[in-house]
Amino acid sequence: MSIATILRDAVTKSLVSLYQQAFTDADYQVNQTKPEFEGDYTIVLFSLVKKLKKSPDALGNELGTALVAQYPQLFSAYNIIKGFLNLSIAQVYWLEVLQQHYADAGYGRQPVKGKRIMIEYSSPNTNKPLHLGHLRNNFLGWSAASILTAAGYEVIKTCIANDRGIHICKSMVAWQLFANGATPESTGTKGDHFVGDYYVLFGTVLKKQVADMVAQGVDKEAAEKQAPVMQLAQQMLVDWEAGVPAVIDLWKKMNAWVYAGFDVTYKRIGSDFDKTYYESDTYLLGKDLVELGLTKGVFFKKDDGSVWIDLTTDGLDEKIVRRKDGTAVYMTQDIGLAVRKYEEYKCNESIYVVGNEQDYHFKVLKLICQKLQLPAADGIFHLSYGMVELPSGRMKTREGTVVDADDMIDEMVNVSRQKTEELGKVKDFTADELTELYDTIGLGALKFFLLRVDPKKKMLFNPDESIDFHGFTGPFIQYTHARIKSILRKELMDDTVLESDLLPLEKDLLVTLEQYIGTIEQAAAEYNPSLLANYAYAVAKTFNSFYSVHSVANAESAEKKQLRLRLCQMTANIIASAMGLLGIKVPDRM
RNA sequence: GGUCUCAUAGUUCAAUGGAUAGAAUAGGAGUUUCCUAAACUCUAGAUCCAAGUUCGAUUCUUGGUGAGACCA
Repeated sequence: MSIATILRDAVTKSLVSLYQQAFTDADYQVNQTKPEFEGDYTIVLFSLVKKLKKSPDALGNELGTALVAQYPQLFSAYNIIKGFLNLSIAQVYWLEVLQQHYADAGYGRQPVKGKRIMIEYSSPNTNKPLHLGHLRNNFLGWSAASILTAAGYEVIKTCIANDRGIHICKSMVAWQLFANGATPESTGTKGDHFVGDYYVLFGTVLKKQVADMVAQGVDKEAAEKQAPVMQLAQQMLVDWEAGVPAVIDLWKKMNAWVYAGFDVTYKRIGSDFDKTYYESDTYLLGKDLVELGLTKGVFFKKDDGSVWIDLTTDGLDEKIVRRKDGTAVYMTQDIGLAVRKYEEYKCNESIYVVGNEQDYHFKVLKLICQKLQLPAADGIFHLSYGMVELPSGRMKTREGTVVDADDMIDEMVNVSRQKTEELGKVKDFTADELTELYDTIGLGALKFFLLRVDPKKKMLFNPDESIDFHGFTGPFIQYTHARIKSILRKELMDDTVLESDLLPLEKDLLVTLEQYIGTIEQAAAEYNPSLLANYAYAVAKTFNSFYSVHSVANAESAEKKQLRLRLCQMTANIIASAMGLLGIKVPDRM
């Protein structure tokens, strides 16, 4: 348990015994004490003042006195300033934390909660390579899964491959028409990029055909439907659904190329899944649920035979769930998949890591599932994240402003190689060690850049300014870890019993380290990896301030040296652990 | 047109209704005979506008302005 939790317990108990009425920790606020005041944690008294009709000073004194008297191991002193009760945590408590946990690499991990959570992320289309937006999605999903695991949940990572539909047929048609049998192998191209090129080619050809038709007086919308390549794509979709062998073979072949490409990228960025669903397997799911909805009176049929749900009483629109020709819409598929997931894994919760452009879709999805009284319904949670934007706005495939994931990673790794070579600190590394280090730093910078921002918010990436390696960045934290490891390689720890007084910078560091548990809990509750990114940075920064003032190797006494070595050890462990939850490795040297 | 997001230093990001709104970067000034200067220290710089609720509002409510997304 973290001190913040222990403190709340103590305060609530003291309030109950002092004033003989019911209190919860929602009755008051606890903050970290601002550095300009004496103390570690602060109780904000105003809400209590109102409830108890006492003056802030009287209330603060009574509570402060009671706390120090009842919990001498916990609280050493208090002071009251303008309605804020500042509590000083006893030094023995901090020393105890250090003593118990400095060598504990699993510090922060929570006991098993007995709940199972499914998290779906990545979910690529199999017609083009991944871009920067996918990276944010992958990093978020992977990290959220790790954080939830650390918080004591059993986590199932899933991915849905959007492997069918008109967009897939487009790249297939273009390949058939223009490739002359070329393959990723024959052209030396990564499979996902290879297929993506034909998807782009389709768009180019379509545009030209449409322009020609418009020039001949055809209406633009009609032209887009009637253009020869589009006709071919539509026909291919029909053939695919009919299971025409030649089409299925081509589809399998091209998808296999894409998956081979994705595998390389996933391996590089460390994304993995316990289970992959394929839209080609699941797109027919949910059809029987339409019947169920009609029987239950949740859905209704219009005159043309299409089936709808009326959500106007919930402040939304009417939403179609089956077209008049009997075909399913995305919504229906998603309901079906939600049911299948639940049947297969019986998760308490099912998280979808999907961009905020689909907020409405998921609101409706959950609502329909609830109205159908599906057991999966209440567990549905849309982890909605903001788009990665360029200074010019959104990335657009057809405008060629998409930042390719593989290119981005390569560039980051290149920059990390350049900087490492400039500094020349690891000249004795083997070629393999260097390759690994460049990957660690380059990907660390990229992942940290994308994860440090609150997932809910859109974020900006400016391709003209390379991602930083100084300040609030991954490499800064990695560097701090490497420096600590360097100390630990040189100095020996023993089992001295610690009794010395903590200097301010030593205590600041320990206070920050102790907040790791609370940070994991909060990050898990909010599905928010950025809290851990901010935390890891705070730890590194606090350590660096300490390090620049106090020497470990030449400490004032043998006991101080041992104290600081343990601080170093615990800091290194927590940095490695917190960065690990973000999917970022930390090197021992850099 | 309807619904939903968002608006904080020059820039990119923080701040469960609480104390003098934090960082980073860019700018200015310093620190290396001593554990890795990818570091440290100091300095200057911001809550879109207007009402309201509150002891207290960047945070909550309403209206406006601006940007974006979704639904047709």
